[in-house]
Amino acid sequence: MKTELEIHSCLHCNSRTRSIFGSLPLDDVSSLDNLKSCSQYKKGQYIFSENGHPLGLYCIHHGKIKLTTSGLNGKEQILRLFKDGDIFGYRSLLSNDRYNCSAVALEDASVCFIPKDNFFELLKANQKVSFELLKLLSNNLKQAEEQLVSMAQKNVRERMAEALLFFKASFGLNETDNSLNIAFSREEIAGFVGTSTETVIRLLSEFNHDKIVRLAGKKIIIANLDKLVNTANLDH
Amino acid sequence: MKTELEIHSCLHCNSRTRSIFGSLPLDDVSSLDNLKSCSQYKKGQYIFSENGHPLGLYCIHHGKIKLTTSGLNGKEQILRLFKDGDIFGYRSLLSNDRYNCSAVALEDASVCFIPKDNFFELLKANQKVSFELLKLLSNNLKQAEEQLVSMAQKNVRERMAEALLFFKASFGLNETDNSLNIAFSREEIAGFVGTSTETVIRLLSEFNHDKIVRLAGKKIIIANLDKLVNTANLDH
DNA sequence: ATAAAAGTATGAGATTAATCATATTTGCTA
DNA sequence: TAGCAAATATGATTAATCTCATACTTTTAT
Repeated sequence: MKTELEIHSCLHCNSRTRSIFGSLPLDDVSSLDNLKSCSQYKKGQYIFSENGHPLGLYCIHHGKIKLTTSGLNGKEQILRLFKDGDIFGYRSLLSNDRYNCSAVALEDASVCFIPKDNFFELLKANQKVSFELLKLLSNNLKQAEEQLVSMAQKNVRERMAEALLFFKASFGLNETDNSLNIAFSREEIAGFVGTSTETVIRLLSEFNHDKIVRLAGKKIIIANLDKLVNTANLDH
Repeated sequence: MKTELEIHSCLHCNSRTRSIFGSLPLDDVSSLDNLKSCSQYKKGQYIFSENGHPLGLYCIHHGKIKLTTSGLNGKEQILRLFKDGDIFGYRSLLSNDRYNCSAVALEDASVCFIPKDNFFELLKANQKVSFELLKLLSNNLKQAEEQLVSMAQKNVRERMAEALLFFKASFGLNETDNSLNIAFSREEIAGFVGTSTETVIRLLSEFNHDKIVRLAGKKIIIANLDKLVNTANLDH
C-alpha cells in the first residue's frame, strides 16, 4: 500500500511517465519533488485567472482542467483541455505574458506547481525536456490551427460533431456505457463549438433523434461513432 | 558596395539580427553560412506543399510568404504570414509531421534553407536559440488562439476590420499613401477572414463608403485608423 | 492590339443560425 | 422534502451571410 507521500511524489507518479518529464533522470525527478508543491482543487475552482501574472508551471497529478478565455461580452471560449500528466500554464510563462486565459478544474483535481525559476533551470539543464516542450507547443499550434480552419469553414452541425470527437479523444469513453468521460454543460459546449447554447441543445437533440448519440441526463453516449465521424465531415 | 556574396551571407544579413539567430555567436553564424543554401522564388511560387515531408528550416532573407491550408472543398485558409527575418517550416519539423500547410511567395522572395539535421544540432548547441524558438511558438499559439476566438465570436464585419489591422501589423503601411504594404486578392482576404469572396468585396466597398479605407485599384489605403479599430471591436 | 481569362462588383433569393420568449426539468439548499 | 435557481428544451421571429446569377473591369497572353 502506498503512503500519502509516495502518492504525491514525482518518483512514483504514474502521470509523470506520460508527461514531458517522462525522460527526466531520476536524480532530477527527486529534486523536482523537493521544489514542487501540490494543491487540491474542487470542481469549478480556478487554478489561475486571465490577466494574472504567471508564477510557475502546473502539472496535473490527477484531474481534468479547461483553459478558457472570455471573448465578446464575456462569452467563454474553451481553448484547450488537460488531463492526468499534462502540464499547463507554459504558454504565458514562455512568452513572458500575463495569462490570456483562465484554468478551471472540470472535476476535483490534484495539481502540482513548479516555481518559474526552477522550471527554467530544469529546462536549461535538460535538453530533452526542452525539446519535449518544443514538440508540445508545435502540437498545440497544429491543434489550434486545425480548429481555426474548422471554425472558419464548417457549419455548426459539423463543428458540433467534431467537438464530441475531440472530447472523446481528450478524455475517452466510459467503457461500460460508451459515454463521454466528461460532463460539460450545454453552455460550455457552446463555448467550445462557437455557437449559442440553444443551438447546442437543438443539435444534440437532433443527434439523439438520428441515433448518433443517446442522451441520458448529463451523459452523452456515443451511439454510432461512424455516423458521428461522417457528420463531422473530417475528410477534406 | 556589397558583393553578391556578402548580401547573401548570414554575417551581413540585416534580416538575421531580427530573427531567432540574432543572438547566435558569430562563429556559429559563419558555420550557418556554410550549410545554408539560398533560393529565389517568384510571386505565387510554392516553397513547400501540404502533405510533403519537411527536410529543413526556411529563413526569409527578403520577401513575404503566406502559410495556407486547404480546408473544405479545397477552400484556402491563410494561417500565418511571414516577412524578412522570419523563419518558417518549424512547426511540422518539430512535431515530426508532414506539412499541414503550403508556403507560397506573396511577392518575389529570397529564402534560405537549413537542412533538418544541421538545424537540430544548432538547437542543441545553442540554448538561447532553442529558447527563442520556444518563445516564437508560444507567440504563434497565442496568435492562433486569439484568431480562433474572433472566428468563433465575432461577425464578418468585425473580422474584416481585424484582418486589415493584422495585415498592417504584419507588413506595415506605405508611408507615402498609407496603403497596406501587401496586395492580397479579395479571394485571399476571404481565406483569411473566413468568409466568401463576395462578402469581402461588399465589406471593403462599405468601408470605402464609410471613409474607413480608400480603394485605389488593388491598393487598400487606411483612411481612418481609429474607425477601423472601432469597427474591429477589439476591446472585450 | 485584341481576345480570353481572371478578378471585382452588385442584386436577389435562400439558408443558416442567432435572438427572444416561454416551458419544462433537474439539481441543490434550506 | 419543498422551494428555488439553474439548466435544458422548444417555438417563432429576425438577422446575417452564403449562394447563384450576371455585369463590368482589369490583367494576361497571343
